[in-house]
Formats: sequence, C-alpha cells, structure tokens
Amino acid sequence: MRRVGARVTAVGSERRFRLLPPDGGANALEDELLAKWREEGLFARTLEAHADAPPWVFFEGPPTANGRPGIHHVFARTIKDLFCRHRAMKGHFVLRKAGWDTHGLPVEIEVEKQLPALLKARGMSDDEIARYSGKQLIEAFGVEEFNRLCRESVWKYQGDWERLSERIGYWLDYDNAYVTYTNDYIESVWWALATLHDKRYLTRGHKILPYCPRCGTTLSSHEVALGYQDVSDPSVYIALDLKPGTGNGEPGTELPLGGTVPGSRFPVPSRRRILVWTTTPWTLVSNVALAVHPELDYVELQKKTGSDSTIILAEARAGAVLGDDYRDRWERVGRFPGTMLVGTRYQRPLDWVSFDGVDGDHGVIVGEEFVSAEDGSGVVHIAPAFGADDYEAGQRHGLAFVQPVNARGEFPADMPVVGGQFVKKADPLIIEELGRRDVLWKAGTLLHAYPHCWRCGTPLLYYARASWFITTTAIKDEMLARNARVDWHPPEVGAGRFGEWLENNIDWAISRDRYWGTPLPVWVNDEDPTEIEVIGSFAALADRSGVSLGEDFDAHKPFIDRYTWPARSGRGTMRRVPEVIDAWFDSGAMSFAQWHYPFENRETLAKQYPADFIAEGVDQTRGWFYSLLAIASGLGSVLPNNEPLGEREPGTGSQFPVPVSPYKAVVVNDLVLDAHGVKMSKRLGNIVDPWTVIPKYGADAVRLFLISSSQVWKPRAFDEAQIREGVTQFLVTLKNVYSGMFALYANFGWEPSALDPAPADRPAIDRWMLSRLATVEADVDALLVAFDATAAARTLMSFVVDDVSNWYVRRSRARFYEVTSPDNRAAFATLHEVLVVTARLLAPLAPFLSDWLHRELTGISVHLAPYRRADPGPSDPALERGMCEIRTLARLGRAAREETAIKVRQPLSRLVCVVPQALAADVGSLSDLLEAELNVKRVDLASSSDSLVTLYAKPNFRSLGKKFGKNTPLAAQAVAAFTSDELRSFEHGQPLAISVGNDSRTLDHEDVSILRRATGALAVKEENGRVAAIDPTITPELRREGIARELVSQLQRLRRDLGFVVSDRIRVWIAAPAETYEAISEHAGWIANELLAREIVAGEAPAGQQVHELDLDGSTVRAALSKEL
RNA sequence: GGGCCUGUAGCUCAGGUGGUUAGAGCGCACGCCUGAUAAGCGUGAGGUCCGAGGUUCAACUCCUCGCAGGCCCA
Repeated sequence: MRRVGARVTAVGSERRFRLLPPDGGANALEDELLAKWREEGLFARTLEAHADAPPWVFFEGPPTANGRPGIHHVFARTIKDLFCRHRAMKGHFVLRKAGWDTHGLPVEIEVEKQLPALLKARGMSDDEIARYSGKQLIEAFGVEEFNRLCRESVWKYQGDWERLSERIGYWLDYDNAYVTYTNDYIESVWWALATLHDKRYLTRGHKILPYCPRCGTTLSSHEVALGYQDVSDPSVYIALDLKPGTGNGEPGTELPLGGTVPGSRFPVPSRRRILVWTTTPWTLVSNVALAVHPELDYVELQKKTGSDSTIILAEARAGAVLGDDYRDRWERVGRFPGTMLVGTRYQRPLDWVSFDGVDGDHGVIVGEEFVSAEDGSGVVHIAPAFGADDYEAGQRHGLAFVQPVNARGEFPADMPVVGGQFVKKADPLIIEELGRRDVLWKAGTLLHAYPHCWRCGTPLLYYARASWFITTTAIKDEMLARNARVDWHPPEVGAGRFGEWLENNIDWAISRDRYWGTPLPVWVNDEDPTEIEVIGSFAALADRSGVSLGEDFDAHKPFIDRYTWPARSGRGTMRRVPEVIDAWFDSGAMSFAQWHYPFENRETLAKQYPADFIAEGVDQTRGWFYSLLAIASGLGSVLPNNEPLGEREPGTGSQFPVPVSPYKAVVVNDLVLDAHGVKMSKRLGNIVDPWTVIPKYGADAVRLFLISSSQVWKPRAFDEAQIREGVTQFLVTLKNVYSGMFALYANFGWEPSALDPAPADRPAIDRWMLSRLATVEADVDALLVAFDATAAARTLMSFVVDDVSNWYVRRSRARFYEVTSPDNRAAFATLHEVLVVTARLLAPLAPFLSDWLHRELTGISVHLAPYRRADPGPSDPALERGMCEIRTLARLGRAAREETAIKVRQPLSRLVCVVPQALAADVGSLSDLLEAELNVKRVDLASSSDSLVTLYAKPNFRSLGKKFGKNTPLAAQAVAAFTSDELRSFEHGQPLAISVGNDSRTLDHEDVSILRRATGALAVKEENGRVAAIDPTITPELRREGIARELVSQLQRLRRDLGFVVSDRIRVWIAAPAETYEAISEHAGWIANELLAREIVAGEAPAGQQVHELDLDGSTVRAALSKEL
C-alpha cells in the first residue's frame, strides 16, 4: 500500500484535478474563466449547439446607457441570465439579443447640461444664455447638432454596461444589439403607429400636463419631482350664489329649501350660497363647474343673527372653515348628501370668458369621487383646461373647455382687469375683483409644496396641451384578457398592481414636444387640420414626398420635417407635426422592431414572438410591461401568434381563439436597499458600486446572494456581512469538498473507470447520496421551471452544505484516504458524480465556479452540459427516509452524549434507539453510521416488545376534530391517557374505543399516533417519537480505549505542530504511569497506524530528544517524536 | 387619498389546505474534532408569530378594524 504526501502530489505535475486557488481567489478564478469563455467564444458555441432546438424566447428590456449601471442592475440581470441559462441547458435555443433604449428626455437632459458651455464657446454672452430657456437654448444651438450630441451621449456609458454585464456572467448578444434610434428600428415603430392609426387607435386630443410657461415646454413626472418647493400661495374661499329652481331635472331633485327643516324658526332664505376653495385664484376666470363628493354630507347654515342668506359646505369642513365654535353663531337649516347638490346651477365668480360658440355645459355642480373632505370646503372649483382631475371631470360631464391663457402663461390682452398679465401675477388682482363683486368669503395664504420648473424655477402650470393618443381605453378588455394569460411572479403584481391599473386605464398620450426621439409620422394639411396622413414606411415617405431618401437618410428631426408634399385634397401642404413620441413606445415595440419587422425577418419573428420570459423591476409595471402589452393588444393579428380576443363561438361554448400575451411569464424584482434597508440614493451616499463588491467576493457570490437572500420580488438589503455569512460559507464548503477532499485524494490515483463499483454495489451511504442527488436534481429543475429561483438556490445550497459536506463527506472521510479498494473507488465515484451534477445544477446561478469545477471533473464546460442527466440512476425513497431517521437519531444521540458530559472521543458501549414502527425497517441497515458518528460499540433498535420501550399515544387533532367536533379536546385527553399495554394491543388489531359524554366511538389508526419512549438508567433524548438513549457506563476496557484515542489526538497535534507532513514516518517514545501505559500498550498497533509511526517505544526518550509533556485526563505522559529516515 | 406588498428569535429570512413542542443561518454561551486545518462539527439559551376584535372544538395561519414600514399612483 502506497502512501504519498498530499502536499507533494498536489503541487506535482501528475495531478489530474487542479486544486482551487486559496481563499480570496474568487476574482482571479472568475477572470480566468472570462478569458477562457472569450477565447472559446463559449456563448456563441452554446447558441450553435441548440440552433435547431425549439426556441425559448427572451426579450431584453433595453436599458438606457446614459448612466452608470448599479448593483440593482446586477440583480435584474442575474435573474434574466439564470433563467436563460437554465432553459438553454435544458436544450432550448435561447437567443438573447441585447438592446439599447436610446431616445427620450433623460438623454436630452444630459446633453442640455452641456449647452451653456458650448454656446459660450461660440461667443454667446452669459446674459444671453441666462435669458434662454432650455428649449430656446436647444433651438439656438441648432436641433441638428443637438440631436447629434444626443446620439453620441447615449454611448457614453455603453462600455461600462458591457463590461459589467460580462463580468457578472450575463450572456447577451451585444454584437447584434437592437438600437432604438436606428432607421430600421424607427421604421418598424412607424409601421406600428400607422397600423394603429388604420385601426383608429391613434387620435388627437388634449392632455393636462405640467408646463413651464417660461421654457415653453411640458415636463415629465420625473422632472416635476425634481422641482418641488415650499411656497406661500393664496388660499381663497368664495361664496357663489345658487340659482333657484335648478336641479338635475328629475322630479324632487331640486335642493330642498333650508327653511324647511321641521321646526325651523328661520325664514326661507332669499340667497343661498355655496362655499368654494381654491389656491389658484387665476383659474377662477376659467371656472365652468363645481364638484362635490356624492357621498359626503353637506350642510346648509344660516347666521343666528337672522340673516336671510345661507351657506353650503361639507359638514366635515365646517369647523375648519368657520371656526370650531361655529355652532354658536350658525344654525344648521339643512343637511343632505352631495348627490342632492348635483345638477344645481350657480352664478360663476367672474364673467370675462364668453361661452358663445363653446360646446358643453357650464355653471353646474357635478359629483366627483376625487373631492376630499381633508381640506377646503368640500366643494372643488373646476377649470378643465388647468387640472388633470378637472379635465377628466369635464370629459365625464360634458363640460365646456375654455383656456384663456396663452403659451407664455398670460391672459389675453383684451381681458378686463388682468389683460396681458402672467397668471400668477394676476392672483391679487383677481382677489380684489372678487371682493368688489361680493363673492369673496375669506382670503389668506397657504404654505405648501408646489412644483416648479427644475430648470428655471418658474412655478409650473397644469395646462391642457394638444397631444396625440393611443386610445388604449378602446382595447381595455383586450389588454385585460391578455394580461390574464401572463404567468406573473409574484402573481399579485399582475392581478393587483398591474391589473388594477389596467382597469382604470386612460388613453396613452404618446406625443412629446421634444427633439430627440422617434418622430411622430403624422403629416397634417396646413390648410385643413382634419386631413391627416400617417406614414408607415420609408418607402411610403419617399413615395408621398416624391424624394428619394438616399444613403444618408436620417429619420430624426430636423431632417424629417423637410419632407412635405401637396395635399391630396388639392389645397394646402402636408407637413409633419412637430412632436416626437414617448420613448416608452419605442421600448414597447421592441418585440418586432428589433427584427425590423415587417420589412424583414418575418420567419424569425414567427419563432421569436411572443416571449416565454421577461424580467424587470416593479417600476416597469407602468413602463415596459405596459407598453409591450398595449402595443401588442393594439396591433393584434398583424403580429405572428398574436390572435386577438375572440368572440365566443355561438353554440359551442368554447372560446376561440385564445388571446396571447406578449410575454408568457414575467419575473418582477423589487429594489436593492442598503445594508440598513434604506433606499440607495446619491444624496445619502449609500450606493453600492458593483465594481467594489464584485472583485471582493466574486460575481458568483453576489449573484447567489441576490437570488437566495429572499424572494426576488421582495426588497432586499444589500449587506456585505450577509454575503460573507450566507453565500461565501456555501461556496467555501463546496470548494472544500472538492479541493479538500475529492481532488486532494483523487490525485493519489483515482479516476473514473470500469473498476468503480456499479451504484447498486456501493455501500448504503453512497446509494443514499446518489438517491438524494437525483431528488435534488429533479427538485431544483422543477423550481427553476416554475421561476422560483430563490427556492432553487436554497435547495441546492442546503443540499451541498447539509447532505453532501456535513453528512456524506464527513461520514465517508476515511474512505478517501486510499484509492485502491472497491470501497474507496465507490466513494470517489459517488462524490465525483455528486460534484458533476451539483456543478450543473449550480451553473445558472453561479456560472463561474460551476464551470471551473465541471471542467476539472469532466473536461468540458458546464455550459455545454445538459441540465439534467438522462438517467439519474435509481431513486430509493426508503433509503432516504431511513437516513433522515438516522440523522435525527444522531442529533438526539449527540444531545444525549452532551448530557452525560462524556466527550465523543471516549467510546461507549451502546445506544438504544426507537423510531416509529413503520420506519424501523428503513433504519436498520444504516445503524453502523450511528456507531461511528456517536462512537458507540453497538446500536440497538428497540422493538415494541422490548422492556425498554413504553408506548404512548399522541392524538391526531385533525382526524379527531372531524369525529368529535366540540369535544375534540376531551377526546384528545382520553387518547393521551391510554396505557402502553392498551396501545400494544391496539397495534395488534384489537379495537380501541373512547367515550366522550354520551358519545362512544371506536378509534381508527389515523386518530392515534403511537410513539415509543425508552426507559431505564440511560441518557435519553426524545423528539416526535424518535428516541436515542445512551448507556453512560464506562468499563475499564472502554476507558483504556478512550485513553488511547486521547493520546492519538494529542500526538497528532504534536506531530503537526512539529512540522511533520503526512508522508513522514516517525518513531515515538512514550513514558507514562503504569495504568495509562497499560491502555497504550493494549492499543499500540492501532496508535502506531494512526500516527503513521514505524515504532512505538515504551519508556523515556534517549538523551537529545525533545520531550513533551501531555496531560491525559489527569495523568502526565511524556512523549518524544523523531523522524525515521 | 387609492392600490399592492411586508411585519415570525438580537439580525437576515423559511413555513403553514386552521390541528396542540413554530424552523434555518448568522450572532451569543458552552463543547467537540484535528489526514477539508487562516478549515470542520455539535449542544444550548433566545419567540404573547405587529395590535385589537371576530369565525371555530381549535387561529401564528381565515375575516374585520387598526398600527408600523416599503413601493407605485394621485
């Protein structure tokens, strides 16, 4: 038998299995693999390998590259990558086309920031620059040049994105990325818009948008959020006269007269007024209605001093508006719900706007849910041109639309009092005028947060702008039906957040008054705005304009605006509208625009639509998830495999065709927070830079942490300590199993061969290990199929730590010290199989270490391997059950030993075990594992007849509850009271009955769990019917063996401390008291073998040898070691 | 104000068609092991499962109402 020093072989040239680099080497290891992958073109090879396989379609939600990627991007990209890798290993063709979202306001803002410096360089003065608004700066700078800069700016961080994606192992085809600003992409978007227009889903309308009158531009919600300031605004209550005799036309709907309250001592009022609150007096000029909440209670109040006029307001607001003591001064003469007010007409506060020729109602009270009892008077003034709620209320109630304010925020020059004034400046003038007209009730000021232009500080106006819409309200049912087909993870995002939102969906305003975006392909006759052409292709553009587009054609502004043509009607010129479109429309069109469909790749799209899988953050519910769905629903069957919602076929009861969703499954991830659970922000400086943490722990560790720490759709705190404690521990364990056990000893001469025993011929623990492996393989795969990456990761991680390392390897260690016998070969073959399959299961989650291991173990990349073995070998549920019991017994046995306070090194004579009867057979053959684990000479599995065993009953509440209902607790008591003998005979088939009250019933076996308990003078631990009882008696013989083992332990430590290596052979001198020496001499052979000693010499060491004193449980032993040459 | 989510041990998180000892890892205390060693293993102590009502023989789990935190929307 050959023993070779491990350290010698490990660095020798004959090694077959490389050892892993030492701790902290994750970065180097991953870099080594990245270089290898690049060199081999591995990603491309994995694609080629499955080129003809059934596709599994993934859509990449395009990131905007004009910001640095952060740790949350690593999170989202890990999710995308791991499912794609998994399905690819399962044998699908998983094309992963990268994409870039390149249009839109964020890009423009980046460039806009550079404009002042650029204009100054051109000689423009600071004063001049300061006078210009953002849009004016762009115009002055030149749209052509501006857009050129935007186009460049998009790629500023492209390198960062690609580097990070590569570093974390996110495989994506960047060479064939789609880019939303390219002509091909734009043409597909045009086609979609033209198709939607053909279906009458593209329309023109109004939308209330936050608008900066100085910059002349609308702002996105993101920009609005940048500019909130606390300001003091007017807070004005006005009292408007109700017109008598008005109501909603139904009999009896007229507002009851105040004085009709029974017993009222007040006369019928001659004047009834309603109190209205506003913080924007200038909008009163445009008032067309008042809104009340239909279910809110309103009161009519009359001054106790005997005035003959009354006021009306929400009851809940009376105290706040009139003073808490208002009841002292006011008498309530009426009380009614808001619905009673609806339809009543009133005298508007200012009459400067004419309604001549204006469609729609005005001067009327309407009911609206948005009216709040939290502030104001519970009556809201409605000016549809100046508020989103107002506008929608106007739409719902057919109100007139007047907008006597120009784009600079000024009233018309010819308006009385406020003519030509900027609206905000007009507030005081209007308040004065209201006073003169005797409608002003109370004027004060209010401090509140109001949005201002982030660029110039001007207060924003909510202002109706002409806008182009996709009438998504018309396809709401279609969207809901398609959404219902989506497999959402988690489901509540789909049904709740998203579904709820779809239910309340409003039309999608897609036009933007901006520059850098897909131009809206709508041409309008400048003489007749009703004549419209929507151009759906560049060919159509060339055809209509009569101009050949040429090689250098650029579809962006300003070039596109030069294409005009005479109107078909014969009068006027067709000119493009100035707007570009919402960049969300671009992204939502990616499913087909990335293929330049329908102009090219029709066959490709037929295979690559719809997506099997997408994954993004929750913030995309109203973003990309929506835009994909809305566009797919609007386009319907012009996309392949995209049948619209079908009518129910008459008579058949079947529904056809089944609507499809543009994505069959979505995994939604939540935010990544900092270690303390606080949202990361630049302001707080708590942003985690991926480039500092990834080199530190490795991408595998970061990926695993992000996936395993909690369900991906929950927010997670990014805590480095958690990476170390949770994930690194797992990775270290896996590395130890490979390097510290498998590779280290396999290098002494094992490799897979025909000499390895067949699995069926291996020891039970090997067969158990392989059976567990097959189970875990199936479980992890099923979890990934079901998109539960967190559970998959946890299952695999606990398998490696608990089952493989902590049980199989620990219990099998000695079997790896030799490589020759069948038993050794069985262990190596088993562990090899375990590691290979583990590497494959791990590959989607941690693509680096798994590949490194797989290559060492098999010679090929894990990413070219199948995810599951075709033949996982025999599964043995009985063996798995039995081992589970053994491990429970081991745990209980350890606890029992702990109680005896006898160290494990001291052998004991026997362990008595009890398991539930049904499992006894499964456990029997495995008891030798317990002997070794607990260092006992014998394990007895006690049977029921054993005098050591007492039976006791545990009631099964679930089944007893069905029989006894209310009396369940009593029945349970009765069951628990059965004696051991009664239970024994019940087990042997004798009936057992209990009576509770008048109710006597025979018990079924399912009603009672019969458990066993060991009794006697043993150290006993028990849990759920499993018992481990240890005999603490130490016989002299056991004592001697314990001494020998203690000696070996101490000498081994000494041996190592003195610098001997495993291959060294030694001579040992031992001098000890007589009793101790007796123990040593009895076990001398075993001791020598353990210590790899040629000879054990009894007595004092010769002079010159260094002597070490050891304490062996109280007796002193002197020992000396020397190397045998 | 609305929608959705979360609240379980000091920390991070599992779990449960409602069933009587609520789990894991880390941390802590104690101990083991020493041919995985700048490793490995165990035992133990920690919980009114956010609060209050309700349904039920039985609620940590279901219902209602709150409280606290988060996200999105207004």
